[in-house]
Amino acid sequence: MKSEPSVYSIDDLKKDKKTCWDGIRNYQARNFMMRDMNPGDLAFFYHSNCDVIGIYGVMSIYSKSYADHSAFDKFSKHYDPTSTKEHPRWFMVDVKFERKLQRIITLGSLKEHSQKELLNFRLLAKGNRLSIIPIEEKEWKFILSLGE
DNA sequence: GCCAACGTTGGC
DNA sequence: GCCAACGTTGGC
Repeated sequence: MKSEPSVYSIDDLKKDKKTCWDGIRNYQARNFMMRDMNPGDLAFFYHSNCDVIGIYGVMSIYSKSYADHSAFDKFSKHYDPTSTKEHPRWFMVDVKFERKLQRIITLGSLKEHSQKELLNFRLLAKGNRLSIIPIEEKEWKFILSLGE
């Protein structure tokens, strides 16, 4: 799960302990949260659009998806008048801080394995812009081994 | 700041 | 349903 650290960083999550992953306005990313995420699942926290791009830590999902209330808020950057409380368009999950990785796994170091262990990892696919990406268990374990 | 890649919108 | 125009993402 990606976030721009200038907006919300791994250290923000560490401080908050928990947060709701609001503001997702892409159907594929939303569908991953709605269909595939369950309490107890783990996720990597990825910093995008910053000096050192990469995976910084691990968090866990601790709620099923539910309506993203920032879509109802006229003063929110993520306000969407087409999403109503009766028929919400956008959803989010709650996440909990687990830990920071001992070493940041930079995008560059992930790319070093794009021809082998991470051949099908969607983060590395050409043109990928999805802010929430599914990951295979094998990929997860391999990436963790790079960071700890 | 640039720009490739992508998603969405809306006219037809 | 098609597709041009536009807006956004995100690495560099």
